[in-house]
Amino acid sequence: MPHPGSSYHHGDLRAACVRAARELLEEDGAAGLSLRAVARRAGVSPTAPYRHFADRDALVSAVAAHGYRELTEHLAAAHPAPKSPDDLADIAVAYVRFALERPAMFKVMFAEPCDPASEERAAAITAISGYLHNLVRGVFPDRDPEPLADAVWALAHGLAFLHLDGKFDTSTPEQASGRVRAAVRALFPRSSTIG
Amino acid sequence: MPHPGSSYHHGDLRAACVRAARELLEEDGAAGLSLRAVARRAGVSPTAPYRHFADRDALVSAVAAHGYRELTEHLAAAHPAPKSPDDLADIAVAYVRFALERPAMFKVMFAEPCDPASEERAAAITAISGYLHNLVRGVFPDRDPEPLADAVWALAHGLAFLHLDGKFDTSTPEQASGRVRAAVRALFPRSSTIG
DNA sequence: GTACGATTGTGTGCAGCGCATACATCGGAA
DNA sequence: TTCCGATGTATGCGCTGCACACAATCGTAC
Repeated sequence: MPHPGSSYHHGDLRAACVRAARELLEEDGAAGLSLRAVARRAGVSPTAPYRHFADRDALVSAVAAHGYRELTEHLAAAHPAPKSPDDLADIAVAYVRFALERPAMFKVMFAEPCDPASEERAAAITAISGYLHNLVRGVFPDRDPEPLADAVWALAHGLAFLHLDGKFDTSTPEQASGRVRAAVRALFPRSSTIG
Repeated sequence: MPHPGSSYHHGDLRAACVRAARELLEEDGAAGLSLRAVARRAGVSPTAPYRHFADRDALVSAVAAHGYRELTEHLAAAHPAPKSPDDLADIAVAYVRFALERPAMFKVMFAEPCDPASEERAAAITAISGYLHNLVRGVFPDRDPEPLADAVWALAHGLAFLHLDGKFDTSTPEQASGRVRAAVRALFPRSSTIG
């Protein structure tokens, strides 16, 4: 590996590209995330990133993988040990807030055409899926976790996307959170195990 | 309005653009949906569509509006008069299949940055939202339809998106449908009103 | 040490894109 | 019949992804 002191070789261009990409994503949205802009921000030639990313999709996948890991941490932080259906609502709210606070990142994670061969990305998705399975097992220990985990993820995900796209007309994040909570509670009443 | 016989004036370029856009969407995915490609297919100059669409987003919104209407019809056709929670599963399956059969269109409808000022689009969304409210009122007549409609839409939408993005590893549409049905049944057991 | 090959950077070029601007053509109303 | 607004064309700019050839540097085998 080239040492960082050199001026010709960057040192860790790959990480610098991902960092630059995340900044651009926040500033200009998904449309601003171009390989050339990333190269400019990293201070290298327009085609240098191609040494580390096969194409734009590969860069996007790397950024998305970061996003998946952060989402998993964000959810885990929202509720350390969820036990009741009501705790599920907290986590769904956290999911939607994550999306609303980083709309561009969230869309990149879930809406951009993605390189299916990205191992980093696949691993991050496996991680989030595993988190949800554990979550469901903790809340509904005596039920089949498989379909419930699907349903929980889909519910939170759908709420996030529909809010993000303005399909629900909520103006403030608090309004959105309230509506999310109500929707989740409609399907997960706090008193029952639904089955 | 210029009559169709003319060679200079197209006659109905706007409709021709939308039609061409839908074809391109099916053939090449969202990336192939460019104003220039649409113009080529319609047989006009590259900038002619700008007389009918302010920018690319406006064209996309017009295409998406068609998609919303078709989705509403598709759902209504899946089950004429849903009464039981199990019928809900049929409609969720129809929702997901719609997405899986027209992935590019579905992504355009829900994932592309959209012109929020498109009235055509807003009206189509209001229609689908109204359909879901009626649906929920029919199945759960004695419950508050508002949060339930949110939840039902979000559940179906989340399942559609997660399947579309390959977050669930299902290979065949039948497999996907089965998994969707199981997830919906986990939240809407057929015997109860959940509340 | 030094020669050398792999790695990682640069420079150039091409086609395609969205879009702004100026100009051409046509239909219909006055 | 005249003229104006609507709708088409032509041209050009800056941006993009990406392919290709070339340059610099690093690690290593000798």
